[in-house]
Amino acid sequence: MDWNALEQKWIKAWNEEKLFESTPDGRKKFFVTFPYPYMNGYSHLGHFYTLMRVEAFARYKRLRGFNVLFPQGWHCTGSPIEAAAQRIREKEEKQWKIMRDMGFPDKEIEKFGKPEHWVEYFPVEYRKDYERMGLAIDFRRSFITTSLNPRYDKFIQWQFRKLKEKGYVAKGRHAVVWCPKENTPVGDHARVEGEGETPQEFVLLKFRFDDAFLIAATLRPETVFGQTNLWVGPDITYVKADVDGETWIISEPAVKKLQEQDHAVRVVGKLLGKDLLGKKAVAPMIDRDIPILPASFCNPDKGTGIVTSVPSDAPDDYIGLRDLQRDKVLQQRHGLDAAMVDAVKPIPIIVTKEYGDQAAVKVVEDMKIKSQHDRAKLDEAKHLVYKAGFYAGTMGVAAGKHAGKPVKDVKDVIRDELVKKKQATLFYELTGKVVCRCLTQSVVKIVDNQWFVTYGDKKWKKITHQALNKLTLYPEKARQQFDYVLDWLNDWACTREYGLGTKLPWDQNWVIESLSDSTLYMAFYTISHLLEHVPVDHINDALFDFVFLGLGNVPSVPHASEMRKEFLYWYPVDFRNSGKDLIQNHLAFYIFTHTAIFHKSHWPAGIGVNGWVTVDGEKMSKSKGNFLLLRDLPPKFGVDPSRLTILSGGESLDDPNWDSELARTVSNKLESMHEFCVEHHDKGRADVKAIDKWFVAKLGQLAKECTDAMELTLFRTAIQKGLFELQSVLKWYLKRCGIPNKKAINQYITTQILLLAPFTPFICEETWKAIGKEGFVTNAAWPRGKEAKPEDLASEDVVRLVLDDVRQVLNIVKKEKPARITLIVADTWKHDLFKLLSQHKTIKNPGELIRTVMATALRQHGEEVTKILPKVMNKLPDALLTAEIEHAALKDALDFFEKEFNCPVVVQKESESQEPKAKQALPGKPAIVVA
RNA sequence: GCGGAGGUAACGAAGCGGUCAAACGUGCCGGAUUCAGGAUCCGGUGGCUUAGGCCUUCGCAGGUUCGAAUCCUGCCCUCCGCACCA
Repeated sequence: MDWNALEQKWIKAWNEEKLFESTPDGRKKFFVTFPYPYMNGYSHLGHFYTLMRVEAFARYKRLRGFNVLFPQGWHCTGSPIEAAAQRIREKEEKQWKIMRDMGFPDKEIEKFGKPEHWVEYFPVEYRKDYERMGLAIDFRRSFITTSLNPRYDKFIQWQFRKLKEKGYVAKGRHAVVWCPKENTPVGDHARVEGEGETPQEFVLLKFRFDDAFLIAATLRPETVFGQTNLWVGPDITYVKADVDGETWIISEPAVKKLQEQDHAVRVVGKLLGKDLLGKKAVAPMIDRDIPILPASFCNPDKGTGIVTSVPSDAPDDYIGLRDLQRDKVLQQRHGLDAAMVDAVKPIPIIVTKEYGDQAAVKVVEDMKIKSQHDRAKLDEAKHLVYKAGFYAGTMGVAAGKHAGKPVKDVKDVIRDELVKKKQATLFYELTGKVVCRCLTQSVVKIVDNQWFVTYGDKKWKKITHQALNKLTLYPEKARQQFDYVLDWLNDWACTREYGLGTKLPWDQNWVIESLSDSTLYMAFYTISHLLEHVPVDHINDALFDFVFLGLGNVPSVPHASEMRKEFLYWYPVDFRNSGKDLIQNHLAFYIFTHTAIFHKSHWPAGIGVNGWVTVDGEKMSKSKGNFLLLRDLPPKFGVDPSRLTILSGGESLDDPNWDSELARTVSNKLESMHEFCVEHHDKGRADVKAIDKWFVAKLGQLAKECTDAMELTLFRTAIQKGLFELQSVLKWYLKRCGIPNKKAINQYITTQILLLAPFTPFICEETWKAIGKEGFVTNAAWPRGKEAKPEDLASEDVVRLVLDDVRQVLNIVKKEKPARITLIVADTWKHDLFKLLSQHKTIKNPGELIRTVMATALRQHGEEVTKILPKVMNKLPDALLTAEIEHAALKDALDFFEKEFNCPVVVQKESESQEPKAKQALPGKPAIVVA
């Protein structure tokens, strides 16, 4: 089949008819959206799956009579485009390679040095791809984001002014990864080293030391009660510095870090670690004198280069202490008093079931760690101790008023107490080394004019929960995750100093960050095609207030009333679908923002989430070479087969798998489906046989099951029912019916085309037309189906079962050409028994069931009943036939059996049969004798 | 570690207390048709079996039950997220 020609033909036809340009009318509406993709590369298979879920749902709803709106915008906000452009300009190898891999010649790549070029280039390509895939999108409403689109820009400004009015935008302090040379934050994309590293909160403990403080950084403030000593590196140079009016002793590199974190630091002197050894300092919280001892693991680049020692709960400290206590030479070299060193003993502070009250000691001894140089083992030990201590431990008596409480509950309390007493202060350190693109090592900076959207606001959370409770989730089981996320979300830094976007209206130094500008824009779709025709200077807050909130009089702006009408008609969004990874940010933000700005009736009505695409069982990645772009699909597989394949790959939250093999074979399947329909339409006999009724009942049943699946966006199941099962039912029918019944086969054909239409619209249009239907199948009416009654299917079930069973028998006896086959229908008393059993389905105990049966006239077959009952009690057919009907059904199928087995077939009743096997017969399962 | 979703035959994936050796699809094997087929059709695809049966399987180990892939407990493994990034 020439898929390409077919696709072009129908895309053209749809476009000419403006099929997907949706306008408000009297019908019920259905509004779907796919989050606008980011314009820094071509659309790929991952998009395609999510997109197809939206598309299939949209087309299905259209068939169900809804006026469907499916718009699509293009996202350009944020730093990746700008960063990539910069890398192009800087001729960075990696970025150039990415562009070459996308198929751009070097001359073209140059152009991508300008961020604007990305924004001009990719939306066009995306539209081509999406149109090519047959997506039912109203492209009149497409737009790009950022200030490059002044209308959208104004909308985002309006949105942020609204949020601020409501008190949901606030200024605050924020720790960021910072380049001290360029004086900018260093995002992941701008790093040559250290992707994924983030600022981590440390507590700086202050140890009184004469008129100064020794400063030690810790991640575990709750362990202050077990401090026994301090560690310094004997050969490390420390500085004495004036910090915010106090004198601190810290390592040299710590000075710069503190300065970036809002501390006034002035170095006043230097000293070596060994100068401090043997002296004592007063430990915070416990107010005790503790000695200063040497350790090899002190690192001037980490924290302050001074470490507080808690040997009970820090393996490093314990082993450091043990090493030192055993090493008299070392003690002497540093002039340490042996008695003092030996007097240092771990102090139990945290109790865990696994490790008792001195976890570090226990773990180090258990693991037989030899010295502080055994890094790998020590790290493992640290991990074990921390895990047990923090999550499962409780504070011991040494913790005073905190004794008996879970560690994870009091950690922050103790930290705050220390800070309040001015015995500690907070400090941020990177989780790992980060190097900026300018090759400078990054630090943590506290920015105090950062803007936040206050998702941490309790009242706002409560309202958002209400919105969540009201909306439909596809699938429902994602709800728990949503609920959790709404509670867990905290204030979100919503502005950047760098990147494309909309400037924060009241603070032009900031650009609104990409996840923050994409929370309300679905409303923009309802008016974007009209707003296009409004001069930019007419667009202001009053207009948006009117259109989206119904505030004020009709502004004297072209289309103002019409825009209001569009918004009221289309909103809320009925289905917004994305990958499950977006639950914790985008989708949550989306609900939040809607509740903040829009009326309740415009809050999201439905959200879908889905898994991550794999390709032929493997994760899709560029390095594996299995990275499929949308544009690769049509030439390789055809659009319809691709659409069907991607949705067959999985559903719900599972990761769907793209099966290339299926894509190839399904193409043939669709083609023969088409040929069959064309060939058989409106042909056949007029008289109605039992098998025709069965077929029609099955068609109704499958259409019903398919419909149920569609409603839940279980598209894999829908395809299963609507294509594969329907085909196998058809096959059986054709095998059984002789010449098909005209009405039945016509019903099959329309059912088949319509059930497939949301998935494979091209071939369906073609078939639809070929069988002489008017108009587009895209606009036809969906067959909702009808549940079949089991008794309508039961006769045929017997025939199918007999066919299978005879085959099995023939297989076992290895007889290929039987001389004759006898089918024996069970006695009426067995049918009575089955009927009785089906009335007592609730009785699950065989003994009780036998007793029940024996209480009836069936007692006269007592012996046999006892024998067969346990075997059959759980295998009753869906519907029971009488012996007569079963007999008739088999007789009716004699021709069929004889043809299938190529031998004479006879049907008998058990009572008239001479065959010894006759008594094996059961209702719905005749005895079989092959000769 | 936490929150969520999962682990089923060669693979993808249904099933979620009894009709389960387990739908459907792909792959594979055999047959038919064909000059030919990556086309179509038919049959097979855990093991044993000359009568529709039996045996072993649904991450691992226990348990509940007359009965467990399905329920409970513990453990192991995979995926998503744990943030200021799209």
